[in-house]
Amino acid sequence: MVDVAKQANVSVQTVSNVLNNPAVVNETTLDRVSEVIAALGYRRNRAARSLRGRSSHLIGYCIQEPTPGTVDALLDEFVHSFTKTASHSGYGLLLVTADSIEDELAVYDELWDSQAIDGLALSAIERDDRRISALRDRQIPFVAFGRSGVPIDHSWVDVDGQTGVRLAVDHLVECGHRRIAFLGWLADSGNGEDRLSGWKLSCQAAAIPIEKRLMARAENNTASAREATKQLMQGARKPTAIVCASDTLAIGAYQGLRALGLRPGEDVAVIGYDDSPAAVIVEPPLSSVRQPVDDVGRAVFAELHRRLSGEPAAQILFAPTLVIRESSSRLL
Amino acid sequence: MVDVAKQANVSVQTVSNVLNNPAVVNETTLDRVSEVIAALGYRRNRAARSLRGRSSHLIGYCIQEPTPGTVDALLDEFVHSFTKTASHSGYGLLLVTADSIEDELAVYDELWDSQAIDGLALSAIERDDRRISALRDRQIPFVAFGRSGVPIDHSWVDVDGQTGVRLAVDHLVECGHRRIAFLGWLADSGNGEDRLSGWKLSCQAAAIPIEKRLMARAENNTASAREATKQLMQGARKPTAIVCASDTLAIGAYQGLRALGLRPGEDVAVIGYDDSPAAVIVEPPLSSVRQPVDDVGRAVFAELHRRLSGEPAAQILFAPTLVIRESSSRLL
DNA sequence: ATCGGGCATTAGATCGATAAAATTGGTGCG
DNA sequence: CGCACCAATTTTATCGATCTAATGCCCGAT
Repeated sequence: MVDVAKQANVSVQTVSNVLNNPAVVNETTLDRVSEVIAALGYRRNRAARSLRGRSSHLIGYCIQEPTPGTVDALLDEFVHSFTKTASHSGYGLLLVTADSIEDELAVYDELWDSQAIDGLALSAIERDDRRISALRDRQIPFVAFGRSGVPIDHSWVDVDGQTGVRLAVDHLVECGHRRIAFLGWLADSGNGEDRLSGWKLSCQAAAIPIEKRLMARAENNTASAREATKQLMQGARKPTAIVCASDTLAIGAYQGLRALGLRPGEDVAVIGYDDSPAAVIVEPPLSSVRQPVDDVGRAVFAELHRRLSGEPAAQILFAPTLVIRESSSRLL
Repeated sequence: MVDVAKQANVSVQTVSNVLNNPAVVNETTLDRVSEVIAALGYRRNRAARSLRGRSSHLIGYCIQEPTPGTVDALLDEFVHSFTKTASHSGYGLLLVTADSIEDELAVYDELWDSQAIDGLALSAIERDDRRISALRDRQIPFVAFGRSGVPIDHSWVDVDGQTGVRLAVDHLVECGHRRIAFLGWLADSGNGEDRLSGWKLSCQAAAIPIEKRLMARAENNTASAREATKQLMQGARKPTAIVCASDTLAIGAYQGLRALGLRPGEDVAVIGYDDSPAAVIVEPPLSSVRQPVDDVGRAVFAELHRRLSGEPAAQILFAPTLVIRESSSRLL
């Protein structure tokens, strides 16, 4: 900055003003300084700005360990979209990892206390997520991708799972299905209950009685979903369609059906959730509920930006769409 | 730091010494200061350290846009492993995105000139990768995951693709196969030629004549691989096995075989590369060459750390392993 | 009693930027 | 002519840590 100032025959502060507060600088001076800045290829030192401005312009984000047996790559898209949006506003994404929730919170503490980050983005929110209240207590600004059940007013962005499943069930009803099962996550995971509720609502709307037999639960891996599907297909009055809470579950359902000699998409319709890359490569191609992840990424950053400007917490809910492929398009 | 110093009845510099150079501090003082640090929960300000120390302790990494029609999630694992390793040494990962190579280099320039990063990790290296020479010219420390063909001495970590394919081909030979095809990427992508060479070598070693007919090329998506596979299976003396340069190609091969009424794993053996999450969810489960991505992530950081300490560039080559599943285990 | 030498600690300068206060030079008006 | 006022710019202080050089102190040797 000293070099630029010398070359342009002004003080360092004027150079700073050119960059931060151009309105107060005389137009002639502005042009002259700007030219010198360009000519010298001058770039402001981030550390110095952070130190003086008490803001690192960095957002923290903790990546999950890749889970074996899972194909949902939703968060990759989210990270990409978020990072891209953030960089347009001069913010960067600081990536960290953690082995457990305790560890994660400790890492956040470290980053916050050392002023390494201005705020946090959270994902993979659970129903009773401890991070929410912990971060609120520490007064660390954050925005969550996903809703928790924690009764604390905070920023979140989410995609309406109820609507997503309703799209799927309604579509199946239109295809003539009357016995539609729902394969969700284990109840004690406390997650995805809104997706389950979408199934119930759409069944009611179509005047289909809700049977517990048609409601299955599994862990989010293909092996568990395969077994759950086998269970589901036992006894009389079997389902003719299965709506799943994730593509991983749906692919497990494929396997379960095949193990029983049934053809997914032909004998039993299957619909997944998340529209992961795997959905288009399985046979038959899997219908799936698509979340507008790009929009979510943008919204999460926008909301965080708002929070950092001192504005109050807001909540944003996006609507998913249904991508229909061969696994569900056959008419009964 | 001033608060800690006051409370412990020492100067600020002594506190700094306790943290950076404990050897010079008297043991009694050390304990007393350490206790105060713990009691106050004091953490050093990152920006100030960066400014004074001329080092941000941040590594830049550019994430690719998720490619549709692709299932290889190799880089996720890499990022995770790298981030984890880096944080143990007090380094963080600064994530950025770019729309093109030019953009990517511009972003790197920006980060480097503003002293936001100490160095870079690169991945998805191409044969004639422009980034290598550009970064060398700018004197930005970097380590590449993958080898390029650029004749510049620089740090890289890679997994031996030739060995990987040889493992696959040798395994097929052991199962009795004599007509083994290789499905690679397009020649002008300039990538994966070492994998191709592994096929040639193993064929020679098994006294199998190398036929151009058995060498197919496709873009890295399932649609392209499907067509290439159909071509491959035309005419007399068809292959009984296909080794692919990626799991995406292998899954495309599955589709191509099925389109011709052939059963992958039964009529024609298929082996993929990368052991992506998709490999275990397809039917039949896909044999695949597994890269030790965790090791690679650790090695890339270790090497970068070495470089930042002023040591000369080194190269590290890991050996892959073969994960045998049902797609290739049938004996002829 | 004095002095050199080693150890522990401290004072002062510095990294590069920015906010706040002070200065300069020109205008308008009574 | 003098004073208030405004715009443009500069000066000064500051963010929090770390490096360098200087200081104080105790010990044994002269």
